Amino acid sequence: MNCLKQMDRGALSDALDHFGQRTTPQRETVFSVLLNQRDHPTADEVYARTKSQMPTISMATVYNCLETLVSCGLVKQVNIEREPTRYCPNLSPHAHFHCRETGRVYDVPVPSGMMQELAGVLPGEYEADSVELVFRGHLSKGKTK
Amino acid sequence: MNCLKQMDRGALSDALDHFGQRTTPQRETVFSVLLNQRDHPTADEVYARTKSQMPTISMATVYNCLETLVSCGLVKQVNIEREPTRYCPNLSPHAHFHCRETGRVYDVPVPSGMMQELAGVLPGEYEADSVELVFRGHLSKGKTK
DNA sequence: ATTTGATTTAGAATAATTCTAAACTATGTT
DNA sequence: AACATAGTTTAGAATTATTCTAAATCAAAT
Repeated sequence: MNCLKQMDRGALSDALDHFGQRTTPQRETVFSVLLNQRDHPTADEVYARTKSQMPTISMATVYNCLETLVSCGLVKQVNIEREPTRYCPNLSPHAHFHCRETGRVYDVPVPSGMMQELAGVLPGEYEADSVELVFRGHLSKGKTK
Repeated sequence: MNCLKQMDRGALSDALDHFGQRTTPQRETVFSVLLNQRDHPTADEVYARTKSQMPTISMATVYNCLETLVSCGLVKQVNIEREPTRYCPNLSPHAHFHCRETGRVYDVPVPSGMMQELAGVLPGEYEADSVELVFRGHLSKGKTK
C-alpha cells in the first residue's frame, strides 16, 4: 500500500485521466515516493525507493512513470549540468539551488512577480511556456539544512 | 591558420596563462570555431567544424579544449534538458531561449539589474556564483531569425 | 468470453561523455 | 645542445544515463 494522501491520489488520477492515461499501482507508488521525500531524487533513487514498496517494479517502468507524470504536469524535471535528471513534485513557482560541495539541490521560492518580470525580458517573437532558473554555489556557515 | 582576431587571441592566452595552461593550436582553433559561428554548437559540431581546419584533431581533444576553455571562464556550457551540452562564448549576462520546434538555442540579453534582482531572491545562506536562466517555447510568426 | 489497446517488464541498444595509456610537444635546466 | 619534466594530444575502450524492443500482462469495452 503506497502512502498517497487522498488529495494527492485525486490529483494524480484527475491529471492522468485528463491526458487519457490510466491510474496504475506503479504510477501511484512512484508519485507517492516523490511526494514523501522531497529531495529531488534521480531515476535511480526513485527506483530504489519504489522497489522497497513494490519489489517487482522495473527500472524501465520507473522511467515510464516519471515520463508520464512529467507529461501530465504533475512533476518537473530538474536538469543540473551533466548529472542525471532529478525529479521534483513542487509545482509552485520556484528556482533551484545546486550546491557544488554536496551536490544537493534545494527549492528556492520565487515571488510570483519575479516570474512575470523574467518573462518580460523576452523579445516579442519568443513565446515561452516554461522558465528554468538555477543557481549554483555553496551554502555558507556550514548549514546543511 | 585559424581566424582568431588579435584581441581574442590575446584574451585566450591571457586566460590560459592565468590558470597555468598553455596556448596550443588546438585550443586556439576550437576557440575560434566558437567565436566565428555563434550558434551554440554541441561538442560533435565543434569537432566537425574544427576538423575542417585541423583534420588531425581528435574528439577527445575537442572535449579537452572545451573543458579547458570553460574552466578558464572563456566559454559557458549550456545544458538544455537531456540534450548534448552546447557551448557559448558569450560572456555578457544573458539568458537562453530554447525553441522546442527547431531545437535551436538563442541568446537573450538580460538587463544587468535583472541579474541583481534574481540574486536577491536567494535566502542568505545560499551563496551563488552562477545563475542559469533558460526559457523554453517557440518562435511566433514563422520568424526563424 | 474475446478483442483491443495500454502498461509493464527484462534486457539490449544507444549516445554523450569520460577514462586510459601511449605518443608527442614544449619548456626549463644543466 | 642534450635531457628531464610536465603538459597536451590522441585513439580507442569504458562508462552510464537513458531509450528502445518485443514479449508478457492487465484492464476496459464490446
